[in-house]
Amino acid sequence: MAPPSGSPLPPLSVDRASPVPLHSQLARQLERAVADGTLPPGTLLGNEIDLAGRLGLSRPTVRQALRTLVDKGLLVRRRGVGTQVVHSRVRRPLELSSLYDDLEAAGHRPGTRLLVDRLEPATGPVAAALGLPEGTEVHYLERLRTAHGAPVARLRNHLPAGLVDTAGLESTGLYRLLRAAGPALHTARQSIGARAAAPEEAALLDEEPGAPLLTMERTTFDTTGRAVEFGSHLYRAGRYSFEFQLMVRP
Amino acid sequence: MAPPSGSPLPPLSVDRASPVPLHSQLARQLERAVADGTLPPGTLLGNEIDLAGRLGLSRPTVRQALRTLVDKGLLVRRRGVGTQVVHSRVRRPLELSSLYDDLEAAGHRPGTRLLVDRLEPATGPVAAALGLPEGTEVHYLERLRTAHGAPVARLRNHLPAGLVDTAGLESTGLYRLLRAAGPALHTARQSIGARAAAPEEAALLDEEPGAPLLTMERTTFDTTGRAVEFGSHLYRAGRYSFEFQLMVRP
DNA sequence: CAGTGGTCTAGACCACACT
DNA sequence: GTGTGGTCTAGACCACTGT
Repeated sequence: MAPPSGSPLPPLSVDRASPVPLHSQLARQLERAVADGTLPPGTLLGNEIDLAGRLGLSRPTVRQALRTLVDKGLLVRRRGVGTQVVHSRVRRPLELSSLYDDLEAAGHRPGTRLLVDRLEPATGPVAAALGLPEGTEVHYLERLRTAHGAPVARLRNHLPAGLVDTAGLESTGLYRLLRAAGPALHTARQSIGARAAAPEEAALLDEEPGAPLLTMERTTFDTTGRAVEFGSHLYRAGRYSFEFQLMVRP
Repeated sequence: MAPPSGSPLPPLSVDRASPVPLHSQLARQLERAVADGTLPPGTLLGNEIDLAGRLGLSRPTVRQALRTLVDKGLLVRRRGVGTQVVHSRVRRPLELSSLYDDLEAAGHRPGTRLLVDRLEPATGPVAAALGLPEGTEVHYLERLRTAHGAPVARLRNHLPAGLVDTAGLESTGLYRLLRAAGPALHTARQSIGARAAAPEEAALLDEEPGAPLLTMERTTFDTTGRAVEFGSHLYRAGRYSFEFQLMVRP
């Protein structure tokens, strides 16, 4: 008896002339097929040998493609069973995103008011976060982020001087500038908490004093281990929450 | 001129008789060496061919070990340069943990008061989160978590009936029970926000009404895509914050 | 230029799941 | 037993980095 599946795969193909690695081509095609429903949740992919043969690839190459998708949480592999598309809906597993991009993706109309943009000496906590000697000149940014014109968050950032050009900052996110500026971002350490709004904070964010606010502190590092950004942000609790998905690594 | 490094590796060795895969043995040894400082940040590992030869392994096997460590954020590889230990301190990248384990690891003395433990019909939001028909009997837990005797959080959980045995729940975390109960956890979808404390909530948590509280909602799925837990939790803002590190996936 | 990781191949045997 | 993924090998060539 034929198993319920094994061949209903989308038309996969690889282009050996392309500069894109073969395993990467395969991974992207499968990822797209999962995303657009061509491969519904639970679909059993054909076994690796068949897949390799059908595409004219070797098994290790196919395995590399599958491994990256398993790591992304899109596929599940079980010995003796096969490789299936994961049942639960998969969203982005928690990326280092800027609030600006988040709002834009959610269909809100993000805006930015640049409140402060200057160099100043790093105080204790900032110097510690950035790993610089206290008193070093750092770039300080303070912004008010809005959506549909209403305030959403107050963003405070300290960066090593000269790292980014703040020209386009009113119409994009800081992270986009950082990625463009050069350093390969590697990790970020975040802390999310809550506290009551101080009077000036309340006024700026259009809340009552004492209203609950979400706080987020984040230090971002590049691959060489240097801190490229320290942020200390304040979000209106009713207008924003952190949503993310996390994967269980075995 | 000899480059600054290449051989100062800890005494690596693999045991071919062990049931533990070779790549996994190597990865663990390197991980431990990074963790305990034997391989300080920035250390340049010898090239893959040497490493393979020294251990009597093939290059793909060594590469598999290195890849898992790169994925974990411990190593950085650059073509033409080599493989280095990442400079910045690496912590756990955000795991699916129970508050109980977090508190215990932080040296606090976690305690639990089981407030509610019963079966009840799933209401709308709970049914939706768990993917069950409305009205299905589900297991409902309500707990007060303390540290050093002071309240830290109120935890509300809904689970499919019969999934866990709540016997040991006063002295351990729900996640430990879930992992032990069988289902292979796969992903969790979380949302972190803030709001003001309602009067009963304030009383339970030893706060003033209106005090800011952190909220966290989480639905956890197993590899088959079934929801195994829906939690709706409340944390005292002054006593708890979410700390985690996230990696930038290329 | 030399050295590095990145990619790819064509096999092999083993461990586990399901029938 | 049969079929699956898991592991492992011994090569090969390419692309990028830094001198």
